[in-house]
Amino acid sequence: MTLTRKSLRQQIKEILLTRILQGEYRPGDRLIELQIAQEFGTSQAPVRESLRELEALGFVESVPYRGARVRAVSQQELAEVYPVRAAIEEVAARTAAARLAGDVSALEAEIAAMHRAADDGDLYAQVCHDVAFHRLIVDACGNRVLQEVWRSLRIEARTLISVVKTEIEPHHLADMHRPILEALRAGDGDLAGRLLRQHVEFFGELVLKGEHA
Amino acid sequence: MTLTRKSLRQQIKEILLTRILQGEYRPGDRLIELQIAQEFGTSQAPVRESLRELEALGFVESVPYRGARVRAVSQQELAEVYPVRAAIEEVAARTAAARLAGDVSALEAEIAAMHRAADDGDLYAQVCHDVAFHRLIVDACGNRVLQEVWRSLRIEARTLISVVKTEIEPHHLADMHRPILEALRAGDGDLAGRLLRQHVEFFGELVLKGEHA
DNA sequence: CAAGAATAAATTATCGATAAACGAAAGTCA
DNA sequence: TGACTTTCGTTTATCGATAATTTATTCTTG
Repeated sequence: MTLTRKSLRQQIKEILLTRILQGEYRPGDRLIELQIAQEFGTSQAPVRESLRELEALGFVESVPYRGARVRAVSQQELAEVYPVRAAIEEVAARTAAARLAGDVSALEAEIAAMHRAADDGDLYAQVCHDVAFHRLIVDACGNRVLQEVWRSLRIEARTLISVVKTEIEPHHLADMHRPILEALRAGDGDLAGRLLRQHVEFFGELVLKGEHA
Repeated sequence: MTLTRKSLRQQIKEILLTRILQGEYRPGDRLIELQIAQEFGTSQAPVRESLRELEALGFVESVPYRGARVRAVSQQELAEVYPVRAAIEEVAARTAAARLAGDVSALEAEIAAMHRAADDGDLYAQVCHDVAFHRLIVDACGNRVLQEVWRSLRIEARTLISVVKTEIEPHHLADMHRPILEALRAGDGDLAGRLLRQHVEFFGELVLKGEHA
């Protein structure tokens, strides 16, 4: 049937994840193993394993003998991410300052891309580049454990939700990243860390205020 | 055969985890699905799912079609945990101070238990109560995301390794927690956070220095 | 008619067997 | 000899079927 290089499990997992992130499956929807297996023309096993992985990633939750459902991300949970993010990214920026050695070209590019996306009115692209900016800093710090923890917060999936809710002027949003970039360019890790922390905390508070769900 | 209330998968996972933590399986050891299944008298499926869960938890690593091995925790990784821990626990302590409302009896009990363990020369118990002290603070902060991230660091498993390597006087170790407790009793979240951060960072540096592996 | 038992329907958990992929060892040809 | 195939044993990945469990429905019985 289909040409496969990756394992079925991997493929199914990616398809299901896409559907969850794009809202095709809504929170609370049941994900029935045999039903999905039938759709893809596979057996139950790889579907089952996919669901387990998605469970570990926090996108679905399951109860023994009762099956899996798409996990609802509560407003509270969304808000709780920010203090953790802020603390982690502060550490990342502090370490990254030295390791970047003033080379902030990649960060510069992301800010530029944010402006372009703002011009195009492409909210999705804007979020992607925003997240990429933060990820660059996290990656630059060189601490693998920190990187893994940051990824486990699934910022991509959550930022999109946040941005849609808060309605900030897009160009302003892009420019807010500049002071952080300048501090990193100057090699001032302490300052960069403090700025980044405030930056993230600022959005955390926005999300809290925007609780009109 | 045996009477079971939990799923096979859950049971197998726990047994395998115990073996890994107790060193029965050494880092790098292969975990062969059918071999384990045969030992427990089950089929391959539940073993397979157990291994996947342990992989998600970071205790084993696996490559497609090549199987799973016990993951080696490098000295570097061990050291990298501390900055992250320090940042997270600082946030936790700051928030916990208000929510505890001065009730630090549980924390008091853990310090007492550490001293008892020190008297008995029971290093394992000492580590457990040390970890419990930190966990109490993390739990008290009420931020679920923070709690989950902290747990994902698997402090229990790593602290044991660290303590064994650093050789601190046990009663002194216990007493080092007291200033944090006092700050929490006084409701001073900022101070508690700063103290806790320093406390954790201190151990991070100890681990770095103790690199005689 | 309501509470509880018994049954039926749906779905997950586990099984045993087969197919696919990998790594090592043996074989081939310049 | 040495690089490239081929073969073979091992182990994972997937399959189709069955057992176990839950939920919904129907049937009692007072």
